[in-house]
Amino acid sequence: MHKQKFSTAFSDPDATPRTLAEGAYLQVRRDIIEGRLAPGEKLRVEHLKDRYGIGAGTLREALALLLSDVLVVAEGQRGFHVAPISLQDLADITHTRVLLETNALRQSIRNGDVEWEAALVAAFHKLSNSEERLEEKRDKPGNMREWEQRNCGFHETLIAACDSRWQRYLIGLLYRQSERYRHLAITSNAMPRDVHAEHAAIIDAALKRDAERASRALEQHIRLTFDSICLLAPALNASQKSA
Amino acid sequence: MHKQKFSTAFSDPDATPRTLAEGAYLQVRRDIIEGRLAPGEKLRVEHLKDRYGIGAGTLREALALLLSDVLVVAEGQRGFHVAPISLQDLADITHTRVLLETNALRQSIRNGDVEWEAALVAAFHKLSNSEERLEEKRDKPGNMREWEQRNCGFHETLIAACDSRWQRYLIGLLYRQSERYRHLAITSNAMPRDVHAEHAAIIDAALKRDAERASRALEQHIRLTFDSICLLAPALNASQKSA
DNA sequence: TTGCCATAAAATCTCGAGATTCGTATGATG
DNA sequence: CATCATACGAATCTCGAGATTTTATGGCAA
Repeated sequence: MHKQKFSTAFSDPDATPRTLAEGAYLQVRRDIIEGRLAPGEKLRVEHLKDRYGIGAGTLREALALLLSDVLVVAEGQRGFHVAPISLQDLADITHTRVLLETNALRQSIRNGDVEWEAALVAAFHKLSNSEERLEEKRDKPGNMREWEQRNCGFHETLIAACDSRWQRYLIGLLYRQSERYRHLAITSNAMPRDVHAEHAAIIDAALKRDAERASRALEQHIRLTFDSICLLAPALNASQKSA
Repeated sequence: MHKQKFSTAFSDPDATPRTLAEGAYLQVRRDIIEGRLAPGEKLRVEHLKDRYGIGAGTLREALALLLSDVLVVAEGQRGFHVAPISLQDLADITHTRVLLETNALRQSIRNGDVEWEAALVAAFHKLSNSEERLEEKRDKPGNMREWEQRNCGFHETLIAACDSRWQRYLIGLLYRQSERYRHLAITSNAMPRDVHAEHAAIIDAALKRDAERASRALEQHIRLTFDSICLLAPALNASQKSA
């Protein structure tokens, strides 16, 4: 029981939502991460309930659920807003991710057995496959979504052998946050980075059980994501809605 | 604007709740942390709405809010439960707290100015004052609550000069979790530790800008909390309700 | 006695209407 | 002209009833 104590139904993308509120939660979350709901935008329940085809009370509950992910903020009698973004916030997220993920990766390398290695190789393979397809047809939206899912899976598998559930949970939280920034950056411009090589460096060191090299590679990988988004700072501010 | 982006109204104890849902959220949270709602217990909305004197829908929203703190877990069509506890979970929390708090403390010591020092001295003074009063009248419940608030304030002030909002937020999350364990331990038995001396060691090193010694003292402090609760493992399991 | 299915009870989930509060525009006043 | 007060409109918050699902009950057969 309690196979995964944290946000069981919420972070699992393939799990079919069992209630309307959960379904709306997943929809709104995707809309925020993928930028269809702009940072800082006011979320008027009376308008959105039509968009998502559910009652007002149910939508309120879905928005309350999104507070867990800090993708939505609420204030007293003033309703809900999409969480704002800023370069400073992204820098903070990056810094904290490095701290938590490198630590979890080191522990994962210490604890991981051959099963973990196999899962890691598999995740990397699927990610590489997506990257190839993405190279050909960049514009197709389904490809992008698939890549994001597999990128998430790869990073999850990296730290899967870390036995701290809390660290995995917090890392997931921060990953989703940076996912939002990455999406805003990607849609407005192409990345010149060789992400594949960065991933390859991480998995190579991990499989060789070189925890230090692996965590350095992971740190560089996260930092480069930050740097590449930094170049697009104007686009970031443009997408913000102060209302 | 956005003075504190995270859980603005929720973690602030002195802020008057502006809505019934927020009020119920604070009440339920306190009831969980202080053990009146047992770990693992099922939270039947239809029963609890009378206890807290609000409608069912409003209470549902309050419980959804509590998911952010991971003090409540929800599952599909099966309602809400108080988050379960376990020694393993506490060990995990302790480990993660050490990682985050020592890091934040080091940065806080680097960044903190004289204002920070003053706030720290003040927080320590108030905490010591509570400890003296607690020594005299241990049984009075108001004293205990006051001590907990000031203990929280002391730990918050320690890392207040850390400029990472996310780290402060995550630390707050974990602090509330361990607060629950500590409360369960305290009510069933007295601690033989000299908590005051531990706090004194931390603040002494912090004011002397000895980041290494301070973080070691803080780590020991957190670990000792874990150890002292470990001794009460039977009481922990006894309070759990598997239903 | 044990296992299983139908029935009943309880709880969750959902919705729409009503009460309260917030933001704004309009107009009065110093 | 600036400032304050008032009233209107819109959005939030709240509640109770109805629909759906889960869970418990009890009888029936092997």
